[in-house]
Amino acid sequence: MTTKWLTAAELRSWRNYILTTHDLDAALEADLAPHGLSNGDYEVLVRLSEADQQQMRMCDLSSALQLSPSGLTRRLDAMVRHGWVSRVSSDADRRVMYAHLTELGLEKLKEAAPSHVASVRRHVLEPLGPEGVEQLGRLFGLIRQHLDHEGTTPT
Amino acid sequence: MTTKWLTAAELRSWRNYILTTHDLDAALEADLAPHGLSNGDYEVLVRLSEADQQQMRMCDLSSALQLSPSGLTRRLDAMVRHGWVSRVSSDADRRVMYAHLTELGLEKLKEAAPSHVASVRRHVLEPLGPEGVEQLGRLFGLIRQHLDHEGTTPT
DNA sequence: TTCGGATAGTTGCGAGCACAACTACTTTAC
DNA sequence: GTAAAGTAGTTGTGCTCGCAACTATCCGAA
Repeated sequence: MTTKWLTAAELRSWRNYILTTHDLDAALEADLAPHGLSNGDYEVLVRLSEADQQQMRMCDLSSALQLSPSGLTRRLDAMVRHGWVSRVSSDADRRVMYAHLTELGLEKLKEAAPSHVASVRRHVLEPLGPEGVEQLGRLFGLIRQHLDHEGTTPT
Repeated sequence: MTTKWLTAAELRSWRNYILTTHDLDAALEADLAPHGLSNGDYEVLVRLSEADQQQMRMCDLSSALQLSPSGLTRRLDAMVRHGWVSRVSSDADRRVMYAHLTELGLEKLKEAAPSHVASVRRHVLEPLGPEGVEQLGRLFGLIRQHLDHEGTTPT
């Protein structure tokens, strides 16, 4: 079949997206850096703080964070070293390890959260406006829905 | 000041964006993998193919690709090894090296482009529809505009 | 009960990237 | 014309991550 190339407008939208995500990520990272946290660290803290008992199984956490098991292991190594998280083994299933948010980790999150939220607001929510934020969620919902559907229907 | 936290809708939109970009990137990468190309490799080929003389200065290419100078050096090392790109030194300015698209590199691009375009169409453009694509470009234009403006006005 | 298969987590390894330090060359200022 | 500052590119180093291989544990079927 002959290829249906992108129109100029499509290409512009697509490249705009590609280029912007990169810089946006960097901007959020930079705003979090003074707290000694990476974007990924912050996500871990948030997830654990939201979790029951302030802890999650490694596998659940890794999939929530879209991180490979080994990736999470190493990220957690670093966070345990900082004292923000501790490893707790399960009584019920001796294979599982819980990543548990420490008191220090919770403090760290409380310290960094306002700055991070402000950062998201400043870089994303405010430029987009309420309607734009709504659209953002809708658009990526559509893409996500498509990705999920395709992932579960391979042939 | 007291923190203005995210509303449920804002949080949903934001997380939707975060989660989706990750998977979308992976999906595009996976579609390109059969050609032996990474997403980054493909971008290099495209940029060079669009450039005058099929070549660009390293520094121009690195900024176009949002890559650090060292990052580009190494990426190009690999691509030179594959024979897709060659390094050409400039007569006018002996500091500069041109990354030049070889015949083989152009062939590679021609081979992979239809598949990649189809991939972008399938994963992004079609789920969003024409109006969605338009919105996507507009939204990230707003964010980009804000990032650029802030970047050039530090203090 | 016990053996095969699934699941949870860690470790070895290599790819990709950024930062800092370095070399080489060019441009600007005096 | 020469010294200082700026620019282009590479290399050393370290970080993050994914994949494959491994151990340990749990579960289901005979």
